[in-house]
Amino acid sequence: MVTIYDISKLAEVSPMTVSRVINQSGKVSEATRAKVEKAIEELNYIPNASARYLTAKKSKILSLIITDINNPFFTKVARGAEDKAKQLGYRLMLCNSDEDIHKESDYINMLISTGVDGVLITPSEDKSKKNLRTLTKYKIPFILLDRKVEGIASDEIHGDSQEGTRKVLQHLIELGHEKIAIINGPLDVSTARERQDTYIETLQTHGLPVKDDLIFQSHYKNKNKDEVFSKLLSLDKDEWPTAIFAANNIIAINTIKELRKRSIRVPEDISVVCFDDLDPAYDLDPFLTVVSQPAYQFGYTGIQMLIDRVEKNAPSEFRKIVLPSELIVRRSSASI
Amino acid sequence: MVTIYDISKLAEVSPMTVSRVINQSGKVSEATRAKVEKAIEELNYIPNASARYLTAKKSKILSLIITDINNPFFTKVARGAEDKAKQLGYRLMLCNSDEDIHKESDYINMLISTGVDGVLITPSEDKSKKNLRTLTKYKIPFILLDRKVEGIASDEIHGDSQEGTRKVLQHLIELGHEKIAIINGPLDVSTARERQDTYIETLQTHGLPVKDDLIFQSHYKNKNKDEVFSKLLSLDKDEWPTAIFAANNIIAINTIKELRKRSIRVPEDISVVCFDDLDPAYDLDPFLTVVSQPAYQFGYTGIQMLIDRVEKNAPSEFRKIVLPSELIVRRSSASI
DNA sequence: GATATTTATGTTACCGATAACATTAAAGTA
DNA sequence: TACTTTAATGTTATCGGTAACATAAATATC
Repeated sequence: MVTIYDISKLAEVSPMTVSRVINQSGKVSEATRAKVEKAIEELNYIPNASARYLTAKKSKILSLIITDINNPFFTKVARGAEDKAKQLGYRLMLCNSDEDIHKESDYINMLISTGVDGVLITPSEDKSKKNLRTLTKYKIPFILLDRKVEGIASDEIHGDSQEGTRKVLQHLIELGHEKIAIINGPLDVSTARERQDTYIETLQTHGLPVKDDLIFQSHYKNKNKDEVFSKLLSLDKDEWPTAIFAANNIIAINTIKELRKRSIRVPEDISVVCFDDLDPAYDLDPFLTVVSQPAYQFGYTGIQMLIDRVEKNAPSEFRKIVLPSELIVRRSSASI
Repeated sequence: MVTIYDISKLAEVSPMTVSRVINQSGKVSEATRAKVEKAIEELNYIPNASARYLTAKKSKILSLIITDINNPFFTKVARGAEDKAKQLGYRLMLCNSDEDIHKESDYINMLISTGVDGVLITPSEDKSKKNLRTLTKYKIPFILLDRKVEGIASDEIHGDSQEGTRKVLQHLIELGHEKIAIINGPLDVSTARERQDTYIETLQTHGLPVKDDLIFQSHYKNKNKDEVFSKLLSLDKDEWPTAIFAANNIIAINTIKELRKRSIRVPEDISVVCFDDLDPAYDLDPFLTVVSQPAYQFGYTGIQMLIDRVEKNAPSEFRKIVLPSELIVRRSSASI
């Protein structure tokens, strides 16, 4: 390993002078600067981040914690985050909590241990509060992305669940649907709560009945489909929904798959709509009607906010950025 | 920040004893161990990774460098890598080189600076050699994933480009296609070279002519589509291919999109097949005929190999693992 | 020309953890 | 009982940088 001492020997100066050259701090004559730079080049010196961190307490590393790396929504978030971080001279550690509070906890400890300067996080659920408190304790700023957490005040960037839900439900109602089911994420995630509340509210506004047995609790990833479907299938014929609002893209995909398995056609027999768009490759055969959120911008702007906070350029009160969502009507929703 | 000294004061022992408790090294009496653990718990102590690294030269961090975080193939690789790393007590830094040699270079410097124990890398192209040499210079072991690099000997894990290409071309030939084009990745990527060589070889084996103007150079991500298409469209009617072999999934998707833009139907007018499967959500409407590679296992086994190397459990000669690919016939390929 | 100021460089101590060696107390052995 | 061994704990030095202070040489000021 090449160190600052190797450079100092080769350039015949003190290690401190080398440090000054590297950091462009203090006064260094042109002649010595040249000598040192030559030595650095020659030995292929790369500064040791750990040693630096130990004195400086700044790592120039940020982290993005997402809950599902296989969801194209989060992939786009990651891409935006990465671009912004790179642009402003930070490195990004990408962590995938998998909607699992324990994995999230492990990652947070790891990040503290590593000494990241800040964290952009999609908390897995309300219990994430404990993990976020740990960050606070270690004075590591964080921005909540996509989801809020009860009892945690912080900078936030997220979509407008209410507006989005309203748009997509109005779309269904305009198509003539009156029996609309919701297959939701877990209620200890803020977006799921908001979507459900707005679902109920919107139905009521339009004078439609809200039926408990058309409200299903599922999971934002790939779980307990069976339970939801056995409940759904046990409904009387005349109670069957004519449309399903899935709280995210993964749920929607799973729902359509399960329906088809049972020879129920979408959209002929039942319409399906959801939050969040799919992989761009889907443009090939645009099928699913969605409320799309600007995922890339979530990441891009989120990191910007985080860096503002890290570098203390942010106002002392917390900022909340709400990004608009857009209804994209495709073939999975049809009039009744 | 809580340090080992804070713990040592609270527990009334020396810092060294605290260190022993944390690392379960040396002898510590049950009574002191309990005292120390209580203090650690109480103060919520998290060891400082930088300080540790400085003496131990072991970070327990690995890195995975991929070339396209928006490609579901790599997302699955990442997932497999993450699972294995976590399972064996390592952390994973995910980097996205974006098929860009300079970004790759920056990331490698950053990883050296951070002191990662090893790197699982999909090199962006043959020029990556320089970057890989830097790793070698810093004695950081790496495993080549998916792609080889000329002049670099190392552990490798990749798919069988030849077998896969052969399978998918035979499939087309069996369907009666004789004019088969290839839209390839850049030839300074090993997989592209192998696919092209095998393309030529397979056509010849089957007594089919190999025509230069049916061989197109594109990019594994989202570039120079236009150039390829203007060339393709300038072909005489009777020279037109009846099938296109795209060297990866992204190229295939772009190809189909461009064809459709020009009202050319797939598969009625032209069949399209490719390497690598798409996002699992595509199962909804399985369209593209592909040669699928076990992406998850690329990551999973790749990290296993890397850790073997890092912990010096690997044989001194380099290992090459070749994973089989599988032809999945769907609707995008039809008989002529 | 003597003193004050600025510029360029060096020295020392420290960040938090641990390896290597040192010390003390307890247990085992002749 | 005296002496060796082992167990339990402590002390010191070090990893690679840098902040803070120190010093020497060059330049400016009166």
